[in-house]
Amino acid sequence: MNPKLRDVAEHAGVSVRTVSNVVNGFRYVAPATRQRVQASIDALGYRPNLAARTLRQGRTGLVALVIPEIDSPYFAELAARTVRVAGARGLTVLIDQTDGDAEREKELLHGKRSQLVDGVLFSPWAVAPAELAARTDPVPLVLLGEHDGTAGVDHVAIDNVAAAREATAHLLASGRRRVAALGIQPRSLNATARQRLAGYRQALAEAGLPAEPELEVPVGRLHRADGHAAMLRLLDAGAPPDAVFCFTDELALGALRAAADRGVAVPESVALVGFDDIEDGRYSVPALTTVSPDKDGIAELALDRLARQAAEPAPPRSIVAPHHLEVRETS
Amino acid sequence: MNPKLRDVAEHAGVSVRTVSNVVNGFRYVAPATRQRVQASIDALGYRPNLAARTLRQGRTGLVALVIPEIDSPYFAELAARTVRVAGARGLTVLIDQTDGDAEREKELLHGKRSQLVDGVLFSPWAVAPAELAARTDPVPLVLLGEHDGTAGVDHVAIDNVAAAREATAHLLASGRRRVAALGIQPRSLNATARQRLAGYRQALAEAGLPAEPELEVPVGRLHRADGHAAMLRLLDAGAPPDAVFCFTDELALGALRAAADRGVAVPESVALVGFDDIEDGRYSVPALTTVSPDKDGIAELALDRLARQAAEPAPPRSIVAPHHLEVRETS
DNA sequence: ACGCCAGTTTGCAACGTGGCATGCCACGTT
DNA sequence: AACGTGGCATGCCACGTTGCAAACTGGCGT
Repeated sequence: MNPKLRDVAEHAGVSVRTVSNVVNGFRYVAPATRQRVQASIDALGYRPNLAARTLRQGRTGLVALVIPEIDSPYFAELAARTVRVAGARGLTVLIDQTDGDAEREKELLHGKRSQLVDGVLFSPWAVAPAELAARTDPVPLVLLGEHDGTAGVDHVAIDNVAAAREATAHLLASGRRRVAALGIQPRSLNATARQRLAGYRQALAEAGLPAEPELEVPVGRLHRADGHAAMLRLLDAGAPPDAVFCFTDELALGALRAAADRGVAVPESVALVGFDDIEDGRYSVPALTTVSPDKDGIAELALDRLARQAAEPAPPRSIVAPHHLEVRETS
Repeated sequence: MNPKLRDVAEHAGVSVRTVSNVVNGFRYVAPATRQRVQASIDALGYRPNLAARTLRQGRTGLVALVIPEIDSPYFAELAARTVRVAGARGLTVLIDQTDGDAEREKELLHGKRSQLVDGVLFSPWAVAPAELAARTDPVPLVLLGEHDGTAGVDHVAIDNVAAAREATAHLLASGRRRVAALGIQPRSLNATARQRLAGYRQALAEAGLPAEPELEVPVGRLHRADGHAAMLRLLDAGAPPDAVFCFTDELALGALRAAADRGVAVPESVALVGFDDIEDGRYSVPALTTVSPDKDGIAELALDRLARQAAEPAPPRSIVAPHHLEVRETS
């Protein structure tokens, strides 16, 4: 059994309470006592029991990060940064993977981790706005990534519409005229794809170009395989595009691979822009032009909001994190 | 405040203990009682307090996964699988990121999460075998990935030496004669690189080729950037290799990019083999030949060992997970 | 009628910690 | 000499849960 306060107290010849005071850095402990107690702590290898502490003070020091997939590079990078930022604030991150499953998301939203964490950072995929509104769980929640019916919930995201518009405008500025949008999600409740599509259309409109349905390409999910398949279809169809705005870097990398499969030169014949600025895109051949969201910023802002909510009930806010267009070789 | 057992008990008109019995599926509860209690639970939205439960039973249902970096694709994929496998067993995974920092690893090894988790899956990077042997923390520990001085600790890994030998032999079998090994870590305590080097040398020896020092290429870390830089050096040096065995896929993807930068055709002029079978390698151009470790198997086996250790003290074992060579386009 | 048993329910205690209020002491002030 | 004050140490209790063992119930065999 691990040593407890009591053991340390006996060893040091003081009361349990005094040991507790030392452990918690309470002000009024005589230096000599403190030293003696500390020596006993070290000698016995005492470590506070987190369960007991949690039970007593009602806080766990844990934050849940709920994401569709850890092994999707964007989320992996976001998770890595979140863990780092949280660590600097004395918080530990618990990662929950939903696989984009609506049931799983619902569970987590309605308090599956309720008693275990002090806050939830939630990157929704399939969950409906109504579900969010119906939430009764008192644990602070911050949404990551865009969401439409901002149903009275904090959220942190970059301006997806503006970012998509910039990306598309960048392609148009280089003289491309048949710019496809790859990543439409017809049946998904996910707002991200919708907003990126909106930005794409805005850019076309601003350039005086009509939106052409056959250039708005749907996909199943947002992985390399989906980008690969969709790009093959696009290239094999009658009138291929001269540029493609992919809604994620993974899609773009799949598309890049598809271009290679068909012997289509990138960026000469088809330019590509991705979204997310994942590490892979820097080393692909050619390197991927992409929208780069400030992931550190997102993590910081989200944890700020959680802390604020934990301190006192605060009116929900939508917070916009910075982004920029990272121009590389595919455009 | 959340409702507690007591509130449910009052609502249902039974004792606290009976509610607890219902919650825990205790056998001897009359169907009628169970139903009534369940109704009260639902009505009040009761959820067990995990801190109290943990305090009482001494188990948390948490497992720590300690890895250098979440956003390194191999670890991301391993983490994703571990979370899934653990979830199926009713366990929650807590991810700790060490950034390969020896201090951080030491902390975690010596019980930083001691009171918070039931077990630790530890993928060491910088920590010395002596450190492992000196461990006194009673929490079950399983090492992931190879480690030399198996200092009385369970570990689960593929056979790195054999895998590296196969990869190198595969390159030699296609007629390559100047096969470089990219990923040596001169100053690292990390055993993985050492073992992969050993396998590489074995394969050379079996083919009757001498080990040439200038073909054994050191790197700082194992990322794309390191592979990129090392490959540039290799290509720019006097006698470039006709094949490169990279100790990780990330290194290989960086190397692939470097080959493109120098206009060197892959696999015509230089063949490449990686290690880890990360998703990116399937969609790179050309697609990466790689050693594919059974990541699901590793996660399963590691959690098996943790469970075994938790049940009773067991003599440490080294468990070998399967792997295979996945031949694609770079070789 | 009695005891026994399987089935069902219950009260008590304890897990290890921190909040609270209070006690104690030495010292300086009135 | 009595008093107040600030510094320090302590005991008691509650946080919400479950293990333990006892207690109650009704049916059944003797």
